[in-house]
Amino acid sequence: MVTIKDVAKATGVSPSTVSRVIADNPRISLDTKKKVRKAMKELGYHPNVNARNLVAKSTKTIGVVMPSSADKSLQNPFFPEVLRGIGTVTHDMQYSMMLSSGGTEEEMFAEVERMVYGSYVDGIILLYSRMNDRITNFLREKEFPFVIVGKPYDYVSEITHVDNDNYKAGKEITNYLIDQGHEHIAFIGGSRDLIVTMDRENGYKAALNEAELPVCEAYRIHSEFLQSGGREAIEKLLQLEYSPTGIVVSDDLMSLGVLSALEELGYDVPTDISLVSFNNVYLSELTSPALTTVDIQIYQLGVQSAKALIEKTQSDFVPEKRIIIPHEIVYRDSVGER
Amino acid sequence: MVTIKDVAKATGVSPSTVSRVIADNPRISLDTKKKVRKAMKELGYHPNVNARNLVAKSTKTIGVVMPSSADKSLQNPFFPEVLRGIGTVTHDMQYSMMLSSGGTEEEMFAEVERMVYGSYVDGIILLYSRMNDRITNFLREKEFPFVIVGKPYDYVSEITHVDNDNYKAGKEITNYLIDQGHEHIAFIGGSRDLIVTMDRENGYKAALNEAELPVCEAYRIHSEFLQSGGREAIEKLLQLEYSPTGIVVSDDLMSLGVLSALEELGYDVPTDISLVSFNNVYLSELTSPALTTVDIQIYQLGVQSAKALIEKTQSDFVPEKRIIIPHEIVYRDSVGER
DNA sequence: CTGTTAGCGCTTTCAC
DNA sequence: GTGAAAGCGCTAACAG
Repeated sequence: MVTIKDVAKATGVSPSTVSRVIADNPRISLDTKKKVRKAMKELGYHPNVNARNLVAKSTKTIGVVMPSSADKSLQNPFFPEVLRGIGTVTHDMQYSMMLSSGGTEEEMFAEVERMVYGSYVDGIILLYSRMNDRITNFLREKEFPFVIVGKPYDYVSEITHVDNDNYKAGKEITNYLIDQGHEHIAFIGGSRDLIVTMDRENGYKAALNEAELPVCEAYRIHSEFLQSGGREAIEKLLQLEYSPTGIVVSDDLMSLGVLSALEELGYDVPTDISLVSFNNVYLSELTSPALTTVDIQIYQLGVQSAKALIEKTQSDFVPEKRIIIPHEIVYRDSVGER
Repeated sequence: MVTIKDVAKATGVSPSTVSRVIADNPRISLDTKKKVRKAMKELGYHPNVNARNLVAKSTKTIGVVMPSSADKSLQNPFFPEVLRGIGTVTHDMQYSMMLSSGGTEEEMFAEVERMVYGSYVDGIILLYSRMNDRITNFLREKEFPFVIVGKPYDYVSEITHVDNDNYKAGKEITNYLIDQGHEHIAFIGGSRDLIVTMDRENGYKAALNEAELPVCEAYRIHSEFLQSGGREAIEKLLQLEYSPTGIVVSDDLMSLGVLSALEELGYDVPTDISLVSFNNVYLSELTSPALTTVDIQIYQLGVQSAKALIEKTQSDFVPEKRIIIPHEIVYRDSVGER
């Protein structure tokens, strides 16, 4: 391995001078800089991060925590897309990205502890937000820099987070259904203790309330698996006295399941039933019919969260606590008029 | 930050002893071990990775390189799933996982260079395999430990890789279509220079050959985007004199697109046309009809690649060069008899 | 503008 | 069984 000393020797300067050249210190003459840089090229010198991190007390690495891989939700294309956003920023700023896995909650917690205590990372991005999350609490108590993609369950004004206005989005997309003449609108969402689900559902309820349409319990389904158990739930929904003519689904991937369930039960979308959902991942244009969905700009969620976190770790600069990524409804073919 | 010295002082032993306790060195008496461990707990000591890595000349971190995020394929649920597999192993072995992003090929290459030269990682897993890949060549020339998920373009007997027998899988799934009475079978695949595509396509061709069915150029479509451009391609396919009654699609996500194109063109699957594909990601059971697809055990691909890589980096132990993960056809509802 | 020196936190000979 | 000391590769005062 080529070290700073080798470069120093080859150039006839001291190691510290080389170090300064690396840091592009203005107090070094252009001449020596050139000389040193040339030698670095020739010798194939590359700084050793560990040595640097050790003294700098910073790793220029951010940890990214995905939700427990136990549930199927990990296969959601949402994740590669946020990662892509985060990756762009880390790359641009010469940062690295450490990914945390962990099957069980216990394992995830252990990983985070390791990252934090072992000085693996300068900060952490949480790619989920749920009620009473142990990791969130830990990070908060330790005052370790972190940002949440989504809305924190509590301490909303204290924890930096990058989110959509899911309440508003839920309301808007429901209103769209209402505008199209729908009066019986159901909601199908993921796990109840995910904050996204809650927000979108609340938006949905608000829209119905304002339109003076009934908000009934039987119209709201929560499930993670849409293949078998989900089908039954939908079946029940459609056997109600006033079966819904429109459904708000909290996620594109779920919509796929709903779509297939409806098809199998002999309902046509959008003729018999209209469907709207959230996220606008790639597959939402591949379904048939293509989904009318809320584009939440996943990539931007990633970008902004990484930016906010890095800002946070670098200086004591305090970024905005709540960063909202605008959303937009993408109108496609899954909604019909009544 | 609590260091090894603090623990030493608190216990009344020397730093080196503490270090030995951490390494669980057998030459330390059980008594002192207990004493030291107690102090570590109380003080909340956690070893600093950077310091350790610096002297150990190992980072216990593996780099994972995803394909260029430029193309949509990144949204493929394949990726979270391999990552999950890799994550399980890294977690179990107390390793970390560094994810590499990069929009352009140039950026990706730069990232890999940084990881390698900067001693960021002990080894690298490549999550794609394409012809004449610069990164692959670089890693090979530098003799840096790496494994490919998929089959290398060349040096197959030299580069450690974890793969399915995609040729065989392609043949089997095509044979299944043939067994069901199909005689006109098309192939729709992703980018031509992806090795997976080539292998699966070759298997497809072999099956047709053996069954003495015609293998014609017009029956083979390559595309990455299935929404608009893909639709036209399929349309053409179905206007041929002998339009296919069965289609082998190289990936579940693509199947979604094909499915929707067919539906829009008024074809029913599987009544009019049968469809088979590869991967068996979660969404393949959510489509309608649910897809008959080859389960390639994505999770296992991840697990085995991580295992092989770590073995490789730890000792000079040489793992099997070609590790094959068995596949299995999952029969669902997208195929009909002729 | 550049060199000298100390030290980041840890491991690892080499003594005893 | 344990301690002292050196050093991993780099940065950052402090001199000059």
